[in-house]
Amino acid sequence: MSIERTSAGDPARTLALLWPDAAAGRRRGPERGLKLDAVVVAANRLADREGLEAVTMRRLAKELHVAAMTLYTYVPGKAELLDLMLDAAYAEMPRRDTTGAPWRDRLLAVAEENRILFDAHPWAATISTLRPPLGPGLMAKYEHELSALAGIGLDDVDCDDALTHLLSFVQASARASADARAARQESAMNDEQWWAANASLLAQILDPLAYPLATRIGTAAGVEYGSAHDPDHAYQFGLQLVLDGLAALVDGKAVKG
Amino acid sequence: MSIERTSAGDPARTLALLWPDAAAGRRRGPERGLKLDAVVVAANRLADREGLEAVTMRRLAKELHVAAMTLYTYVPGKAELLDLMLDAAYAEMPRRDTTGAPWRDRLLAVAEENRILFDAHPWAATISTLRPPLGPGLMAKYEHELSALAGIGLDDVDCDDALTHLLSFVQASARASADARAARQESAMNDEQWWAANASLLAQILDPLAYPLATRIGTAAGVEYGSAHDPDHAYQFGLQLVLDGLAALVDGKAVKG
DNA sequence: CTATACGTCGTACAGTGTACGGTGTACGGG
DNA sequence: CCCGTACACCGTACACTGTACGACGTATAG
Repeated sequence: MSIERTSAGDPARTLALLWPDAAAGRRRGPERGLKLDAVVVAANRLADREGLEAVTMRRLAKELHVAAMTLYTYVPGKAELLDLMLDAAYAEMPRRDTTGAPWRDRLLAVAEENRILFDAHPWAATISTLRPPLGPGLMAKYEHELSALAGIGLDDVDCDDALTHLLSFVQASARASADARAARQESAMNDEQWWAANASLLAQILDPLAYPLATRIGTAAGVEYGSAHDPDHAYQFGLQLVLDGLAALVDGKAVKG
Repeated sequence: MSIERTSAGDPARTLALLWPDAAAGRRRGPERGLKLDAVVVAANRLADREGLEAVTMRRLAKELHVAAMTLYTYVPGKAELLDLMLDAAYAEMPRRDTTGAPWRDRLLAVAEENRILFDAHPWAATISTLRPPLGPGLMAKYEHELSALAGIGLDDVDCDDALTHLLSFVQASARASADARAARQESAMNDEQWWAANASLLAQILDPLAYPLATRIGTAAGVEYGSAHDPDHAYQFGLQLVLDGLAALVDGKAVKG
């Protein structure tokens, strides 16, 4: 399998796991050796340490000192586990109260909070959340982030679109950072070394006259960042542009309204 | 394995494959039954039809009527094959000459060309190109796109940053579209059905008073698009914001310069 | 003619998610 | 008290992945 998408399981079963029933009486049979929370926490710690691809049912089971198939008594499958992992990560995000601050600062704070999330859990940036895990973690996150956008002068649908746009940018940046980390580890070659190796090889093959702009600007950027791209710089650069774009939207609405 | 990253192989070998030596004399042993191009073309057609996860060495070999291991006489491994696939897709992109047009129209054309790429080859959007395949396809693409940005008044590094920002947005959007398609196929449930199922279930669980903005705006957006998100709308909405953001950058530089 | 380099490909290995069925345990009803 | 039953736990098995290794045949260089 290769689920890298949330809500790939049955909605009813997934929601039942995300919103556990507190009024649960003792069931028949032996007592459970673990709690669902412990499974999810172990999965997140494993993913944090060794990456999402290290979270296999066998490996996670070993971490918890049970057999692989035992996990299936806690969770219907790996797809649902992924939903629980991500919702748990959402639940523990920092949420700064920026009431009264200028809207640009409030959105900056939202971006920063998501950046912290992806910094602590790089695997979270690699998951597609087109169908998000509709648990308490996501709901709290969504409510908090909408409150930062409230009162700017956007209607409900624009609010949601603007938030989606901002979050999508932060996630794309974080994904690039996570990819850079993974590439560095798996290739035993950091970006600078990779860039140097390719630059010297390309110089022998490539005719600069055929690609004048590409050679000039590509080299300039490569020299500046020591690679083809620098994810951290791209984030700082792009974030300002995203906020400038949103400013155009907000100002446009203000003029109309 | 689960490479979803270009340039994961040895740079020298990869570059040798991307820039084939025309002056290649007859080698010893039997004549080759295939050409490298045919392998790459077959791989791309397979990925277009059935998705990147269908491109396994065995499946591709069957498509070409050879044994699985035979492919390894054409390509060192799957990582290098992925580079060749993507560079080939780049090579056949449309490139409209927009010389003389306003810069906003020129960047719109660049975005549109990349949208066409990802529409024809959805798998291309799912690949991380932090270390791009430095072949003739990418070079032609890069040169063309830089020419659209030339003369706006940005310096070399800003040019590269601006292009990266725009392309990153288009790719993120295309990835969302590809994810939506994949989710629809694999879950036998389209976004509208998924949204309806979850909305009715959530209504029984959730306290609207605890999440007032989330329920109001989430419902408004869900009703508007029939799901949590609509990738096509997000693209149209976001593209304008990205261009507005770039406008702020260009105007800022023009004032300074 | 022979040595060698090369194309082709069958088998094997370690890994994945999870279906299936067996075994032991604790509770509910008689 | 006692037994049927629901449940926790888990060993084995299956289909799938990329590719290392080695066997075998072929065409060229010397």
